[in-house]
Amino acid sequence: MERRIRLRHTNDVRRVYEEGQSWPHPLLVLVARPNGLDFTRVGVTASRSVGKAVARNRAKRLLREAARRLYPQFGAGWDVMLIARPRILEVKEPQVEKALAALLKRAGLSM
RNA sequence: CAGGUCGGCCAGGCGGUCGCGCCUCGCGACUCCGGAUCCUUCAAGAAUGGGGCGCGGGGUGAGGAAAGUCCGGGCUCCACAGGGCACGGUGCUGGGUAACACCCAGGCGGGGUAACCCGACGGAAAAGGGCCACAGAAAAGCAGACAGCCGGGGCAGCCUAGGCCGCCCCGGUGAUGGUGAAAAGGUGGUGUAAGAGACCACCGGCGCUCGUGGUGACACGGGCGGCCAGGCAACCCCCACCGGGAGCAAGGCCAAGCAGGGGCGAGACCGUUCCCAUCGGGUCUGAGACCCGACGGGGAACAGGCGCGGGGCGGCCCGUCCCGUCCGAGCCCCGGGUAGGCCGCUAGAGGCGGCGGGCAACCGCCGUCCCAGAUAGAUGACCGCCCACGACAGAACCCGGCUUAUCGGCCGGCCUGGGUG
RNA sequence: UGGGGGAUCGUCUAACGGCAGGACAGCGGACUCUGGAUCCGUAAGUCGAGGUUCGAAUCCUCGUCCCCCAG
Repeated sequence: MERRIRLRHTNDVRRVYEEGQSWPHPLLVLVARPNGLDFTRVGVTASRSVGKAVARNRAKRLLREAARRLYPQFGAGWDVMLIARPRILEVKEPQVEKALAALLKRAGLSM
């Protein structure tokens, strides 16, 4: 996933958390907010509760891969945070992809 | 072959499709820097070059523990007259090392049939203090009589009048019992009223001393001595050695942005010079001016002294250096702004191979190789095949160790037992 | 990432190296018509594993978890 479309700065992330709307799923949580740009930015995160460093890296990789594959389906002009939950480690990538697609549909972000 | 023990190595592999970080090469009519030129300024702005971005090609990309952060160094910033006292660490000996709490070799002690493994392993005997609960008569320096044993005395009882037994008092005794983690050498004898290192023999241990071997820890042997000396220094302590403080969020640069306010705070010291007013004297015709002197008053400048305040010298004291002393050093509190980029950032006590030195850890020389540098953090997803199902686990300034976690596999040395030749 | 601190009944909090105590909450009982208050009784704990020591919550080592501070 290219860095240009990644959500990387603390202020941006905090703005999404404060002003955005969230949609939960057993594997992950999606938080989104319009950003006023003509493209969408995506950030991923995994907290201590997911596991140790290896587990957190694995969780973030799964989220990034799913977002990369589904990026063409994203509507333009959103800042999106994907938050990993512990059970994401139990599944393989396609299931994460399905979960993310379902969340996009519920949130009205997919086109 | 089985069991054991020690050491080394590996950490799923191969192929395909999509994807990521970094480096590098090429292309670009995009963009930023740069600035010749022009010019009062603003503005405009060529070339070489650099950065970014886009596209394409090539290379490269986590660990043995990357972990815990328990030690030791490098590096960076701060501080670097010195002395004393504290504080912390290490603790058999010799060596290795940049250094270490690590490693190697050796000694001593303990475990194992053995290979081999384990050990915070200086000093408790002479520097000193402290503690040793409960139990027990007594718990630490020439200790301690509860029962017991023995002697003497008194009283009462029995009987064959010599003893026996009971109670009480005085004394001896650390051999016996009991308590305890621990009761102040062991065995055998002499001795005695009963006993006791009281004495003797042997053994153990201790101190002094001599000799031999060893760099040394220490080992072996001889002589003398007193008869024997409890444990705990992961309690204080003593001895020897070592130790500045903080940490890459160190530290530096660029850009952007804001707003300051309040409180506390040490001499209104002394000295020198000058000025002003005051007083005294003198000169000039007078108001007054000028000159000389005086002490106290006010003001300015200056360097110094003492005092005071603050800071540094890791903590404290001495000492020392710096700053300040009312135009005020510094300290404290409240409030405001920033969350962007670049450097540090990876070539190093570096890996591999060879030769040489050393028992070894390791060291020296030569050759050769370049091996992550991210910044919400790069290795993933899917498919096929094989071994037969893949554990613990993710670099964040860099190294050397230690400790902890871990599915398994391969290789080698050695020991024990069995079989065969 | 680096630095610092801590862990004792369910909660809060004591304990020179010598039997782990107190308060609140809980449970049982008494008092009351019932509840509250009060009184009596009761159970429950040293984060885990080793070591030093006769003896460890305390001293030492390793591990686990939690909290705090750094631009």
